[in-house]
Amino acid sequence: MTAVAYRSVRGMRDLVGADAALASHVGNTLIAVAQSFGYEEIRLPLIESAELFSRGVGEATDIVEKEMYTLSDRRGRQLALRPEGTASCARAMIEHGLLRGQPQRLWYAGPMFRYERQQRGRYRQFEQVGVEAFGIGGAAVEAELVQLANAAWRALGIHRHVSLEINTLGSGDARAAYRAALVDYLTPHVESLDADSRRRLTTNPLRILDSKVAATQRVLEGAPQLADFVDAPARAHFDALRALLDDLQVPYRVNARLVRGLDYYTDTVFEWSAGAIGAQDAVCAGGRYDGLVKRLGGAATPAAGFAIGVDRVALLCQEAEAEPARRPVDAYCAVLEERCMAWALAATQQLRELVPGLRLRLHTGGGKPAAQLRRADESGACWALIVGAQEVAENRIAVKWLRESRPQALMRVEELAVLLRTGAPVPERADAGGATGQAEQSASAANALAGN
RNA sequence: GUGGGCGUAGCUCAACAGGUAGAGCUCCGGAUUGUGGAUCCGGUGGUUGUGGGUUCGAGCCCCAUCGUCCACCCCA
Repeated sequence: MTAVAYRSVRGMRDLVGADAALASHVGNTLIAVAQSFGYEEIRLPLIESAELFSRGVGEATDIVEKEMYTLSDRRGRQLALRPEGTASCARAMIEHGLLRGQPQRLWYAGPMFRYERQQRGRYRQFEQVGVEAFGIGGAAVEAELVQLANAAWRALGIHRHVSLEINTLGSGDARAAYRAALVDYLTPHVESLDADSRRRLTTNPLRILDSKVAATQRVLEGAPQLADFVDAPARAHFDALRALLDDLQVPYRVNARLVRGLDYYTDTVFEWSAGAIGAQDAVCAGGRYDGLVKRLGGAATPAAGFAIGVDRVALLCQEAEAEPARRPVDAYCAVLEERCMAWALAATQQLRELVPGLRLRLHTGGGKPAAQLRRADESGACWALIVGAQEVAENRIAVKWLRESRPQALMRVEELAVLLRTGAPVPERADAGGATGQAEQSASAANALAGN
């Protein structure tokens, strides 16, 4: 490898070509699905006060303890690059007084930052699309959130590659009581626990349940069950959610050990995972966080939401071979002689104005006709437009079909515009499963978003 | 933060037991003077990640460093 003077910073990456196209496809599709459920965009800053996260996400969480990018500004204020979106979202709701009237249903998209060791599916800057519903209690909105995520998987053609786990943490009080009971049980067994779990005994005991260390799991076999501490209303709430999911025929598994790593969750938590992408298999996680708004200084407000990891979903699309056909260009214009360039520049621009959304690339830099046609083919274009001295003399453009066998034609710009507007072939789409109507719809909505 | 694997052409990879680096793809040109995909021929392209060490001699061995991958951890 030749010595490169500058490289991207560790954990940060460039997405180029097909990777960039896939990431946008995933992001746009997720957004289109959120919008189809009536969720509205909220644009949030990348930088917040560090305290927002230590308060909101929790002082003892790994995110706050060791993964935050913190910085101080010129006045010494402690700031942080956002490690997640929910706390910002809640802060914005409180700050703008948006929780006084109707409930709010919001989506956001963008990069998050966590200082972690890089590995497949885990980068220090990563993309999330999140969905949050404020001011709505009850199981129905949680079922809607699950349904929304499920619709997203279908739209992307990866629904056969993800699985859903759900659990309930009970109310805040129940959780506190369980935490105390768990500590009481584990403390005599301290010697048998691994080092991490020992440390968590005082910082975040619930997370010990997640431990993969065999010895620790053995100790846990006799531990009190969170389910036994869940109070009757929370149990009824969870049962209601399960009934709704059953009716929707969304397959799921109840995992009593599922505990989110962020402190703000209460009652329902859920996580979609995809084993096909490796150890970092969580592609979407969320739940109810009724306590967060109050914790951040607002009025007690029920809320629920989730975030999807765009990078991981993109990875899964690759694994599942659910990548859309990449076709960055509709038409490619070859210019056979340099003296025709001014004419070609004008004609192609006229076409762009006559055909909204047309992606038309003009060949520059000369070269033989054969080489230019090869470029046209490689660009993925359906049509090659050819401009040479003859064409300019006749005030016409030669059109060659690259994807079907039809004789070449000679057309005026106006005729050509009609062809390019109406003759666009239906883009073939690899249907990775039973997703039919919905997938098509969402894909076209995503195209609309992308300005196609 | 911890452990392990791997860094050779733009990309994917070869190179025996240390003996002076090679292929496919890409790219450029030609066969085909204004018409793509196929085939054939030719060509460009390397301080072997970087720095040091051992050796007559290092892509190969040793040390350091950076990067990357996998796993732990954690999470989306």
